[in-house]
Amino acid sequence: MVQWHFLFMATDHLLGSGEFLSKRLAEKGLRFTSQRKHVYEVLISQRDHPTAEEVFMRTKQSKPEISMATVYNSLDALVKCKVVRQVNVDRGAAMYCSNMNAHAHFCCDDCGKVFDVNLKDSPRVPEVDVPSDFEVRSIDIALHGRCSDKCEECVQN
Amino acid sequence: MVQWHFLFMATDHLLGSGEFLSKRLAEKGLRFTSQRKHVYEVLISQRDHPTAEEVFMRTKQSKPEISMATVYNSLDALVKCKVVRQVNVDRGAAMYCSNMNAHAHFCCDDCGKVFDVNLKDSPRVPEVDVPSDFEVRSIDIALHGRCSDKCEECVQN
DNA sequence: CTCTTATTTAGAATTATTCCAAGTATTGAC
DNA sequence: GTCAATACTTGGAATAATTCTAAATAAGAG
Repeated sequence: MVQWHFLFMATDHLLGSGEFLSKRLAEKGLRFTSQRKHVYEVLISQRDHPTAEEVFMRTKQSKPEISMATVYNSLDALVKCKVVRQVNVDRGAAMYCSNMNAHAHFCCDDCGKVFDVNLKDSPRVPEVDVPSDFEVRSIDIALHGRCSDKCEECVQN
Repeated sequence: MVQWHFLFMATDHLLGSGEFLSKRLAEKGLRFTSQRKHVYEVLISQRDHPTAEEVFMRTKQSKPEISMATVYNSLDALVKCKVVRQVNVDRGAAMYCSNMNAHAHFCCDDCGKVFDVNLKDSPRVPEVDVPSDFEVRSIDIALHGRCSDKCEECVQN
């Protein structure tokens, strides 16, 4: 089974830096800009779950002039053309995730950290009883609970 | 198969108004207060997905003195003792849901409405590859897409 | 290269949520 | 029931998160 992750990495290399993103943006009628490229690179270079604020700070390192409004705009564009995912696990800031494999998020209610967890089977739309005229485009699965015994931040609770 | 929903309704009746909630709160060391009771009744009497602000406005009808801070506190207490669920589908306000059956949420990206959708099978933790020392307490499934052709607010898009 | 129009920018505005300190009410013990 | 301990409530202020705005800029089609 070819994993989307590796397919993507391969394709990205073949196309050269930026062309993958450019193509995906174009498919949705969105423009390829320097800002969007930087934001995207920030997200793929560190595969955690930064908030818009964190993306802003990281992106400023390579593109100091970028503004917060543009970070939001870029994130929305990247989500729209499906190269990153938006993760909403709780009240408070949304997070962004560049892992586009089928996976779920585990959110620790004690320390707040979010982990990617693999799905043994991809979630299938037919398991969900959606009216026939609804169009399902994506599925987000979030688990809540408590993470590892060894977690420093959790131990205190 | 006994559905949790009906079990709950039956139990609630047997215990009398408020006693079900009181018991559940006590199990988590939380106090049963008039405010929490009103907020809970607001949520079970109209099974949609109100935000904290909407819960505030509805609750003021039966309890005009209630404050926003208390609505947040009450919602947190109700979520903690598992009589309502918090729903986070997007940036923006969290929503609250008193349907405690196993179900997912369908969020229409065009009109923003949220629908409960039944799961044909309950999601099983073993389908997810969680480290063995993680404790999974709940699973939230959110579908995104576009709702009915007949949706007034969607047609305009 | 030019035109059209999407995007970017800084900062203001708005929305959502949390914090605070003083008063009040619930609960458990007697 | 009374009392003490403390969790809860309150209004308002504070903070956090996100969206809006209007002018300047830049992408991309032709």
